[in-house]
Amino acid sequence: MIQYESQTLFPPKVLFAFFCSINALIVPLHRNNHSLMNPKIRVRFAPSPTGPLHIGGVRTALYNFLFARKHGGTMILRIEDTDQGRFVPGAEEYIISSLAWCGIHFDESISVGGPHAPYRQSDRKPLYKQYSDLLLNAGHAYYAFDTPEELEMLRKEAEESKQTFTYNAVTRKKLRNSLTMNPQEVEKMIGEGIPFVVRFLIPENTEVVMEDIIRGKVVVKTETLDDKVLYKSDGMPTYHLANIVDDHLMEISHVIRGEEWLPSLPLHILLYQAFGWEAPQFAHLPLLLKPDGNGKLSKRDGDRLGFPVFPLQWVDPKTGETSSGYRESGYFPDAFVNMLALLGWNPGTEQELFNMEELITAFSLERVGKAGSKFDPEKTKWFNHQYLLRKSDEELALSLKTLLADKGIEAELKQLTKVVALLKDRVNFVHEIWNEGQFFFEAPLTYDEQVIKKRWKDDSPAIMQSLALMLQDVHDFNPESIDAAIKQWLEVNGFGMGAVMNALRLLLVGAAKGPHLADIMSVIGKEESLRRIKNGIEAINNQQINS
RNA sequence: GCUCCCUUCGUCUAGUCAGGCCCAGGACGCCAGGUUUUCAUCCUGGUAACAGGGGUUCGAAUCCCCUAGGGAGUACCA
Repeated sequence: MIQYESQTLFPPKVLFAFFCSINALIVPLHRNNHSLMNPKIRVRFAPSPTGPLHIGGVRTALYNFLFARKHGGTMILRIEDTDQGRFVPGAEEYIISSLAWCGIHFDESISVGGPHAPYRQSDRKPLYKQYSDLLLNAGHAYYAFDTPEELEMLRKEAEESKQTFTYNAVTRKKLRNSLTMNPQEVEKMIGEGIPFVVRFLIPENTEVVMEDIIRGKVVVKTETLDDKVLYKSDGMPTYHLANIVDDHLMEISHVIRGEEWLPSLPLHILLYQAFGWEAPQFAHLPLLLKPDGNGKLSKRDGDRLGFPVFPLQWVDPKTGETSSGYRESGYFPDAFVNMLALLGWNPGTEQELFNMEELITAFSLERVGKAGSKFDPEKTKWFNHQYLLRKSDEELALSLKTLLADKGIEAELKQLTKVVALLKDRVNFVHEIWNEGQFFFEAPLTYDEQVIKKRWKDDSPAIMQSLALMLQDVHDFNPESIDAAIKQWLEVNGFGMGAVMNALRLLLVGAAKGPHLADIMSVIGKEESLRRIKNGIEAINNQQINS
């Protein structure tokens, strides 16, 4: 058996834990100050610009970011666009602006540059051939001339006999490659420009022993692996080659990526071995699962269950189809990030609300779970509610003002601040303040039939008129004075609180909802309150005649 | 099919590495009660889980084995 992992006495997990404990000793002295750079910790988020980044990808980026900041390391964005056929215009910009909205920033990237530029793999194209040649010359890789059609046929044939075709030790000897052909022939074909790919030669009869920070030791026999294409016939590397070369060149210390990459880990470890490079440490994150049933969360689930799957709204450039985003749906970025952080990771305490700084302090890969997490849209709303509650009335009033302006409603910021204060604890989103408190801005157009039936009695018109008369004399129209005046008036006239107030609410709001009535009247003012009482009595009368 | 990974309330999870403090704790949701002029908030309470089976042990959610279920991968995609 060959040990493919590093030859140290301590497994990576032990070394890692040791390292973290040292850092834990140093970091508190420099709290909230990430100038204590640890140049050894370098992580990257490496998306492929094939479309919008979904929340699983955002979480991966977030964990990379938290890990880097926690250890004073470097966060890198690398665009993996080695598949020219899958390029989607706008996807790159989408990824960057989405992460920026979340507060995830990069130290090195296609936009800010860095010592290892370029950070877009298509811009690094010339680089990869030499590494492919290195492997070729060392006998770790070989040329293969089988066409995609030929391979497709082989796969179909295998499928018919309920088997799977694999390009490996048993099949490669019968296929068209530099292992089965003589060197002159190979040279001639390449010289003539016959398309070829470069495949990795998987070593036979050994085991690859890997250490994952989250999963521990994983062992795979090389017989189960296949000779993956490293270099494509279009002159581009595949993900596997480009990824290893760039991670090495960019001195990546920790690869934190989704679990879907775990099956490729043996290949990657083998590649590091073949190059004679030290491999980074790996952490494979559990997947985000659909809220109902099983399986990886996908765009379709969002459409089906009515929640966003993307951080920002995305319009498909080809189909024009629009996918909703968290930002456009009214979520706060910090609430969104907080929710995402807790999906698969937990601090081990009962704290649930974390700002970015707190996340950075609390985060550790050791506390990332192994099992996939079903995404819960309901809890996401709860997080937003918590953040909304903690924001100032002024800040919320400002966003409400913009929102109302879109509806053509002009309102004073001072007024909106009062409305927000009265309504914020009953909504999850700023835009819900409109649904909950439309009556602050417009007199009711209709009056709830159910409420009329229950609360509007024969003597209600007379009582309301008398109440309006009394209200006329309340000069300082603040909630306290209004309450005091009504209370006294009720006592003098011997009216019941419930009967009067419910009828009054019907006139002012049009329905059985909303905050304390004195608060509402104070906000809309005496004039408007009296107008609504007067008009309401008439309107309800008409409504009853018509029905 | 094959390879690898995973499995505690409906959901997110604590507890698992270092077995007893766990007839399993918190949160979301749901249900009930209370507060209230309405609705909502809020408060109080409740609901509900160690996938199954075998071991090891005085003692197992925790260690070992098996079974079942789920997921991912299986491309000249990433």
